[in-house]
Amino acid sequence: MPKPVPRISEAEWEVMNVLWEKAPLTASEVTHALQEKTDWKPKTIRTLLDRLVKKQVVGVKQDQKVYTFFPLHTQSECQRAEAQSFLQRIYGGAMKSMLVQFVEEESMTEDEIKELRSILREKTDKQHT
Amino acid sequence: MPKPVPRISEAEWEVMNVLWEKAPLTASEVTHALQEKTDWKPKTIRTLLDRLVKKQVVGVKQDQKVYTFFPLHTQSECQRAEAQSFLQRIYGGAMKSMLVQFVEEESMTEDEIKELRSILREKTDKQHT
DNA sequence: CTCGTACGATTACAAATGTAAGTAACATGC
DNA sequence: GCATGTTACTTACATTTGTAATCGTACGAG
Repeated sequence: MPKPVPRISEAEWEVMNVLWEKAPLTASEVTHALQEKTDWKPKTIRTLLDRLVKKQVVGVKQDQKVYTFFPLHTQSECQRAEAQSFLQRIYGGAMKSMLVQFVEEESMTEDEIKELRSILREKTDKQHT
Repeated sequence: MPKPVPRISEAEWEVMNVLWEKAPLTASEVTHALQEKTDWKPKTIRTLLDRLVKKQVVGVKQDQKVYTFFPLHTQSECQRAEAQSFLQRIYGGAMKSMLVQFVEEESMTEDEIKELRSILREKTDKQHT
């Protein structure tokens, strides 16, 4: 069993998202990737990377002179951990409640709803195979 | 339009959850309700209540001698705000991705899946009425 | 009337988080 | 070889959060 994923803060999630997409990356590559979505200074991003390394969510290796960073946990793993605690706290643990709220509040288009249905349908179909 | 909901921390959410269920409550009633789920000291809970008041997520009124606390925002409103930011950060904004992950990873029983399907079905049915 | 209680108000204090700046060392272009 | 820029390493500092304790006061039990 991989050890439980450490907590990842909001800002850190942004960093992780770019690492999952394109790791391994140097600090400056991460910085460039984030410059589009945020207005964080390079130093700030560097701090976030260092913290992630200390938390052991991210690994480093020294290429030539420069460090490259890469995730030590899969995105799914981390998403699951967050989703778990989020659902617990906010919706009493029930994905159902969340979904109900989304459909009730018209915050999904009918197409989205159909898409979700088809996802669920595929799943149950598969289970009978 | 109600002003955007302030950020509610994890511990504060626990307090809000009891207030939404049974407000208005005095501090000691909240404490009793939480004593079952947490091992926070009464002083701690009081601090959380005070912070929620300062953030204007909770209101107070003075009954006789003692304060009673009650939510100033609906649970749905707050859930929506959290869900919004959560989905954005963790799943790139797509409820779909979250749902896919849940079904893929076998973390839902077939019954749960059926339940979700039926929720979605009701919704589209209703839209045609 | 007095003492303990229950509350409210104020204060505490460490860890996590957001958001960097300073400083040193190396590699590179002149 | 020297000035510059880039990177790493170290330090900073305010705010939020978790988790309370202390102090003052009024009220009810004796």
